[in-house]
Amino acid sequence: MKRIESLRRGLQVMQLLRDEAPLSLAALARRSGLAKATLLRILVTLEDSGHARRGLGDGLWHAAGPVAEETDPDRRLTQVCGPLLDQLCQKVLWPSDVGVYHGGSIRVLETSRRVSPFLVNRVVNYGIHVLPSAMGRAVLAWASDADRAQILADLRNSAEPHDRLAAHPDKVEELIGDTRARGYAVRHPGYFVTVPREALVSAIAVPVMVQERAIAAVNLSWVASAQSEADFATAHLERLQQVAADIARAYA
Amino acid sequence: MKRIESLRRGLQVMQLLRDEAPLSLAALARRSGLAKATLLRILVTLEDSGHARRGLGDGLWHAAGPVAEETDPDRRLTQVCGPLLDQLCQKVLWPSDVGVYHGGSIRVLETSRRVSPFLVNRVVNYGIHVLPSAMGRAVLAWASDADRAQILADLRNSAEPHDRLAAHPDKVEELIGDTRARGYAVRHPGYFVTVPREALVSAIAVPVMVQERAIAAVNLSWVASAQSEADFATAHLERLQQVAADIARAYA
DNA sequence: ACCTGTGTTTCACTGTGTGAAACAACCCAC
DNA sequence: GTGGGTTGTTTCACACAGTGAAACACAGGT
Repeated sequence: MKRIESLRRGLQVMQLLRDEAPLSLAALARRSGLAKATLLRILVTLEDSGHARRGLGDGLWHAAGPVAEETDPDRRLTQVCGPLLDQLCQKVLWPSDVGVYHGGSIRVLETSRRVSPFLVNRVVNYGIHVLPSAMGRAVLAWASDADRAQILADLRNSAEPHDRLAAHPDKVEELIGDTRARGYAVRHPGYFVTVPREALVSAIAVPVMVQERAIAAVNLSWVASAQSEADFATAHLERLQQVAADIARAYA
Repeated sequence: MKRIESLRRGLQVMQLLRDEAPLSLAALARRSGLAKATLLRILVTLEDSGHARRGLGDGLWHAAGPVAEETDPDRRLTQVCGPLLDQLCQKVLWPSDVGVYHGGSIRVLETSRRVSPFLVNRVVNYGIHVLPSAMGRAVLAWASDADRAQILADLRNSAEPHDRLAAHPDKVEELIGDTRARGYAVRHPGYFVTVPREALVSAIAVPVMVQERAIAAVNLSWVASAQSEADFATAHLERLQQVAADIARAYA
């Protein structure tokens, strides 16, 4: 009985992705021996059915199971938020990220920086600080009581200067109160994770709420000189909140 | 960007299999709208890469992940033993089954009866009794001490006449001793799970050993009038044990 | 004995997938 | 800045691979 060569190739690529995690198109072409054009068409086909996804941030190809059966929570979140971040960036033009709290800092799962026409900051930020960043503040402000206590406990154990504010409960309370009253979180004006000498970058963030818990945060960054925070918020906040809700729904 | 129609179809079939469990070729043809010939070639291609498997017993198509990542232990076992049972049946001609102990009886996971030219017994046996069946005896005789105690405890709670022997520890000990001494288990001559008036059917069975535990048993059945138990054992026992070892290796 | 359903095989056609090559964007080194 | 070497993307003509209809065999059931 004859086999379908085309399908065989596709499955072989799936296998390759499963084994050797994130791979660039060229790397895939080398390992599989297929022409790049062929490979690309295979990949987009796989992507359509949810068996592969392209990282917005790194541009690499990742393995992915159809969303329902993905077990690792972070990976599931990464998977569902990819297309939504992309879509948002198409409309707003400014880039945004999705981050989760983990062990004292915010980890960025996915970002649309590469898709954005503006080069806000190119460095991939690992370990964003909770208290001065927009995403961190959003997570903290809308966290459940237990989660918030855990986060603050973590931060008090930290030696980082940026986490030092956690020792002052009144200041933290005030920060949380302001944020909740405003409806969104803002980055501390003096906080630069990237190269210091850049143009001043602002950011707003909202939480991704699942079952009364803030499981993650989405932000939007822009260069402060282009637009005031108030203007930017009135222009894009609603859309950002919509995206957060979409992520939550797709994730749950 | 164009998609690969052929690959798309294949993935769609995969999805169908994932959703609606075991499906016949005709049923698949109806749901997918593809021609049966096309479908068959898709299925064998999927089978090659371990994404689908055809049940030897029911002839239906099942969903399957590549063996390594399958989580449910019974399903993994079913997957790996399929081809091996098939292969064995090609050489021995007589059919065989693989069964696991579960809650007081032996459940048949896979069988090569349909592949065998001899119609030994057509009824799919659910809930085979432990003490009079070859597979049950094999599992019991080579079980770990803890497992054996559990099995016997289960059986003593049963109301089934076939399980009554469990109340007599000396008889059970003797049965186990004989079986281990012989090196394989035999069916109790008077035990018929199928229609009673059939030609007399004999069976021998050996355990599938993984990490010192009997996780399952494989048997071979034949009509007693064709060959004596001794002759049959000398002819096929070695091969049967080889298959049991192969299953264990593939499973572990 | 019939019929309806299955799974399997064959076969001609055309539509589809293929890879080479040309292309554009990018990064890095010098 | 300028160039070489990446990378990802697109185009294109050709061959061949995949397709579905149909004819086939084999079962089970009434």
